[in-house]
Amino acid sequence: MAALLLPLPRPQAACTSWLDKCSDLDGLKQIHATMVKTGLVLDAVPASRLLAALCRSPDDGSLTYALLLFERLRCRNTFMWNTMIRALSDGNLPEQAVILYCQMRSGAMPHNPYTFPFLLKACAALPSALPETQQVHGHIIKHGFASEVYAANSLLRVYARSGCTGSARKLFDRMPCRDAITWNSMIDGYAKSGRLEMARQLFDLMEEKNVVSWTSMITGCVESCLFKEALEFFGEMQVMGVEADARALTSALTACAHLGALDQGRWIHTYIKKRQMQLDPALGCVLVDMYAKCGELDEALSIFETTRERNVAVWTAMIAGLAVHGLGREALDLFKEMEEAGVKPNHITVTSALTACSYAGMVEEGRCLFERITREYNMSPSVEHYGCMVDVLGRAGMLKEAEDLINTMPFDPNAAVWGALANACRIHRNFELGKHVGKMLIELEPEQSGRYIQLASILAAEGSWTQSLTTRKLMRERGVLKLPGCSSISVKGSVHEFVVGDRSHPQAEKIHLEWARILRRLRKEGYMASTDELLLDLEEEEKEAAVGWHSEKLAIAFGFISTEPGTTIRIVKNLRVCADCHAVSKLISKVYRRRIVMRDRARFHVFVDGTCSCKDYW
DNA sequence: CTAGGGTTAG
Repeated sequence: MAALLLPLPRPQAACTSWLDKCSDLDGLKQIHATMVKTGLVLDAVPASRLLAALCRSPDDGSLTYALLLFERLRCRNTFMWNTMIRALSDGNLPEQAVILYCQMRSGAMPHNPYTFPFLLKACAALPSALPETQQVHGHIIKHGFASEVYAANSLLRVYARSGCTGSARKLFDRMPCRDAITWNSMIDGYAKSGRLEMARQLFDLMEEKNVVSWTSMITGCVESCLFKEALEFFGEMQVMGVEADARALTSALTACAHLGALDQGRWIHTYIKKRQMQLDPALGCVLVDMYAKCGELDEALSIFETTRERNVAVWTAMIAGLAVHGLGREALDLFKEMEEAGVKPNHITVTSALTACSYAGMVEEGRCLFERITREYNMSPSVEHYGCMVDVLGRAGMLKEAEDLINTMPFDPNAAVWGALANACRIHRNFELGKHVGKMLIELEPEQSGRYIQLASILAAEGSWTQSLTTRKLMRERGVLKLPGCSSISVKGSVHEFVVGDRSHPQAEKIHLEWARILRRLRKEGYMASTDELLLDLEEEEKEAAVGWHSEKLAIAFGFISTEPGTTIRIVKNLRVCADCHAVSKLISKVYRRRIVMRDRARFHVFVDGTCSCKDYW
């Protein structure tokens, strides 16, 4: 840098070219020094270039330095004010950005078209965006920027994203000229607030839908748990010939992951490979998640290995993937590897690792991890962390400790926490505590059918048939509908759904005959229906009938008639698997030499040769 | 120097 100190024939040109190349704070300080010496810093153009370079620099303290410089400059113009407002907004200091804007106004510094987009980005990041946004709205109108499309679009977006779709829509309707960004911001605003019908309405009216419009609809569906609809939008987008980019594919893959739609997920993966797209962290993350949630753990691992830039979400997706496959040890090893790689866990990572401990019965490891949340990660355990920990202890039969943990929680336990305890009580047959907690749960979530079922199961397990029935009756009287168990199986790219005793499938007759055939074979192998979990006091024969047409079984039977012998059968269930279906699946995997991959509400069961990957601990 | 869409758990 010695050359900087020599007298310069054309100081302005020289400084300008250095500023373009230099991004580290030390270098910029030297350039600043030279500019002071040559007097160049008094000139607005080079001074604003220096300011912009400081704001761009990633080094610690460069923003502070920029602010100090800005305060001392006498030749401040609108460009410089804009630059500083943007820097503060990007630097996670939105309040400071707004304060700076107020100073700008009180000094009567004029706006220009660039001011409002920066300022409104800061407004959007404020804890309560609305009052500031409304004031800025006033300024925009007062100073004649209302027809400036950047300002109006920025304003529309802040309203839409803060849930004020009404205000956003008013603006939308009054805008003299709307471009694609206007439409997309409005559509996205509706979709993000869960108002999908409104989003859809505008979407249909939009003439030139681009990849952003489609992605907004796909994401909107995903966020409202309409995963099938999300994939329908994605499919339609292909038909319309709109090329998907990484963000569109990320959204679509999220839907595949939730559905367990392996075929569509693979199709998207192929799309990515064909176009040689780089796996950025978000795409790597959802690909790992999709393969893991579709039961293809090896594939998930191989994506994980090839994702170059692994942020905490990518690690977490892999850890969670191992966890749901019951590979607790491996999940914790990966957690350790992540820490060694210098990636800090967040609360989701810890939740996933605790889940791993719970599913694999690793009590000591769970305890140790729970303690490290405060001691090492500088976080306070969230209510989810407590819930996981209650599950770890409870599943392992340590009910007293689980209860103590709930009583020492620094906040009110939520339904998930009590739910974990109630489940543990049922498994370990502590009926007194179980009934107490079960009743509390119903009071806490009277609209949740699962809570009534939870109490009814505990009562049934205890043999209190009458009370069990009363609980179910209470549910009906309150108009709460039991969530029907539903299993889906994906065959050749299309998803077939079944509920208990389903006869709605076009091939229902064949499916039922096939199941009867399988059942005869299983009986020969010594199968007896296991009906301990049944909530009703029925004769043995009736009990077998009651579990005999569970949705899992129908899905398996359909798998038998529609796939080649020996191929894997993949089933996704919306609730937990019942004990009888679990036992039947084990037996089928042995007798028919079929691998069955069953994803239930919480985790995977991979049945091979008579055993399950969950080791019957679930 | 300006505005729009994506990731992990429960």
